[in-house]
Amino acid sequence: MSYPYIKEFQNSLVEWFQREKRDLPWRKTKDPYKIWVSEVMLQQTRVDTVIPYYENFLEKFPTVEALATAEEEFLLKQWEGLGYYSRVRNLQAGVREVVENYHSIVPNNRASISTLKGVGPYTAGAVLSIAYGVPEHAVDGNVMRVLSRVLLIEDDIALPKTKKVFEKAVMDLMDIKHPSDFNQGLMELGALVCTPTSPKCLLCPVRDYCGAFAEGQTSNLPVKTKKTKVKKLAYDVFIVENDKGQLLMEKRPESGLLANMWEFPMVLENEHYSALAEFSQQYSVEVLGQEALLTLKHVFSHIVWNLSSYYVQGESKSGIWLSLEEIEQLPLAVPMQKILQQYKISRKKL
DNA sequence: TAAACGTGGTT
DNA sequence: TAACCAAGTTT
Repeated sequence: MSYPYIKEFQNSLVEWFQREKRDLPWRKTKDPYKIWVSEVMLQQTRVDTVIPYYENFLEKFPTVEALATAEEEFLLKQWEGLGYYSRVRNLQAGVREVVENYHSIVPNNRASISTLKGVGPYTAGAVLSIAYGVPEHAVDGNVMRVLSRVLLIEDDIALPKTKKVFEKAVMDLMDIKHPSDFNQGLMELGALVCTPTSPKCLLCPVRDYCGAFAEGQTSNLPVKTKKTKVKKLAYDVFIVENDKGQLLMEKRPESGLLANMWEFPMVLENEHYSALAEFSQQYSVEVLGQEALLTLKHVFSHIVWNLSSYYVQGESKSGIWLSLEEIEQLPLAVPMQKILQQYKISRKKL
């Protein structure tokens, strides 16, 4: 490419990263497996959120063998609250491929590592460059924001095809002597300095090589189109307790939203019938009493749930009835955790 | 390609 | 408050 200050840009970025980088748990290791775990957890997820999950996860699953042999329910429990739960099932599937096909050694080239479940273009480049020092691109949202400004790239970063533009740009700019620090430097710069709003250009190590700074365009880049609005759904949720103090539980389907997570029985609200009647019929539960517990709104990335939860005393021969202690071993999505918490509080008052 | 897929923090 | 954002991948 014609970018004239490549060497200066590389040196300024790498030296800044080495000087200013945050002290993060996954920066204390070069174990490809641990880097892999961190990269999967960090997908669409904040650093502060990830840290405790990362520490716990590697305590429970310190090696690829440990993760490969883990029970899925226990695995999901460790991911509980992190979101995007298919990540952890894909991670285990990928790790099992490494154990079976690669003698438990994470592949060190893009072609091989990219075949692993859950390893996309970004994660492949991140593990290769950070763990193995391979000069490969690792383009995330930070990198697109930083380079759209530095190079004045106006392509819409919401479009999938735009990523190729940035992958080429990264390879053109790559410091082949320091692939790890270069890639992490771009991301760290995006996280700490070249932020979406109010970038700290006066603190930027590559300000002198930034097109957007020179032309006063930082607030107009990157170009990103908006998303569509979310779908709203209203459910009635029933905490059903039998005379043994057990609660009726359900496991969600193995695919789709919150796959394989556990929840309390829910019925979609509808003007045409009573949700309670519908529930007692669907679950064959004889309802003896009902008491409102908690209403809450839970916002997913593409759906909003409006939940009304009720405490119900009832009996049924069918269904899965579990004690509180058993339920607390199960992976529950955040809205169910909140409802369970409210149930425990109400129960204590009796 | 567009949509699905979580959650919590920030503006 | 609604919208946007955060180290993306899969279908």
